[in-house]
Amino acid sequence: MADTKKRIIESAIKIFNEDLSAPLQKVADNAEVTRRTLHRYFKDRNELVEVCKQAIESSCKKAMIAAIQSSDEPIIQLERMLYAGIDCGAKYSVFYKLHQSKDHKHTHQNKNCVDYDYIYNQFQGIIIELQKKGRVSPAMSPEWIQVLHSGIIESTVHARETTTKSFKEIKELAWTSYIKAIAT
Amino acid sequence: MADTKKRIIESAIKIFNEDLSAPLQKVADNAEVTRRTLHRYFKDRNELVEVCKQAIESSCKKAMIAAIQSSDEPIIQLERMLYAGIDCGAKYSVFYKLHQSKDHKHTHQNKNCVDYDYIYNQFQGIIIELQKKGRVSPAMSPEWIQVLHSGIIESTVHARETTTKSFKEIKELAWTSYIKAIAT
DNA sequence: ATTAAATGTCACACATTTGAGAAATATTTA
DNA sequence: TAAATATTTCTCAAATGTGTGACATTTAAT
Repeated sequence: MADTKKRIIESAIKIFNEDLSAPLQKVADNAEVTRRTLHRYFKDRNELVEVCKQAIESSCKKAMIAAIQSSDEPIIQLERMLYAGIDCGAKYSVFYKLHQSKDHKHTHQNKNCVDYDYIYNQFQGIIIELQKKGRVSPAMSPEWIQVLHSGIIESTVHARETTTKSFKEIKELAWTSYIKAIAT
Repeated sequence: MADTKKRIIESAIKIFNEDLSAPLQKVADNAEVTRRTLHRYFKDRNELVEVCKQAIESSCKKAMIAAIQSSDEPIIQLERMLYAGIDCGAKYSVFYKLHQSKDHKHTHQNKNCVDYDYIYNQFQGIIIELQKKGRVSPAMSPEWIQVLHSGIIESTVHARETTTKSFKEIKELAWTSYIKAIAT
């Protein structure tokens, strides 16, 4: 089944996110599959990690682009990008770090990077426009807002795991905090 | 030298923070020591991890308590707690997660937990007082502010690694964003 | 310069993880 | 039901990681 492959990838993302060197057995267990089966779908650990990265990037990108295109009001776009980020968030962290650091060479040959740049530029554009409109403080650089954005997402994901509040409530708190933080 | 031990711990914290199951060889390499030497200081992997946890907790706690005691103005206390958190931040993440989840039993027998509770309560107290004074929005629960606090810290640490701004600038941006986010 | 302590080198036994073959079993599809 | 496909089970060899002993080398202190 193509379903098995997907399940393995999902499991791998979950497990590796907690422990990048976790034994493949754990991934297999989580996917309720034999390690042998896992190896039929993925040549080796590297390949699996690589596929996870791509899966995440691709699904996050889609969500982000959808958020951007869902409106032409920058403030709405920003809000939806935050929510999209939160929804991807649980999967995000470790692989996100991999993208930043390590061996990753950011190049325009790389399709993923092109999309990444597209989203990054859109984000910057949204912020700059909101600054022009006087809704976002000019003291906050787009770069800072970018990392703040990620930080709020991480907080939200974390809050979801630890507090008793509903996911919806937390998301609203996140957006309120975020927009107030960067407002004029 | 006692210096070696410290270097190994610092390296372990750095490496394990990226990959909790990383081979000890990596830690040794990073500390510029042989694996053999590492084993002279630490019986086994477990012991090393345990020592790392304690080292972090202890140094963070000290910084936090110092921040709290450095003033009796809650707003100043909060600001200094944020800065203290940022300074600990780089070491924080993985071990922080370990504290929350896994096998950790939160108990009052445990000295660390007592201190943790103390800090947590102080933090809550500060927030509640600021809410009474009308400086912090009552819509924001102390629990949310707690995770937001961590999120801002993570952002700041992250920003430091990626942007060109000075650390001081980033810290100020962090505090400004934070206080605006939770303000009335 | 001599000693003591710290670190490195090499070698080893042992455990875990990895990747794959072969045959049995289960599941899907026609 | 029969054939095709996917998965499991069992097995094994290779690779990697772990902890330690014996001895050589470096470093610091007297």
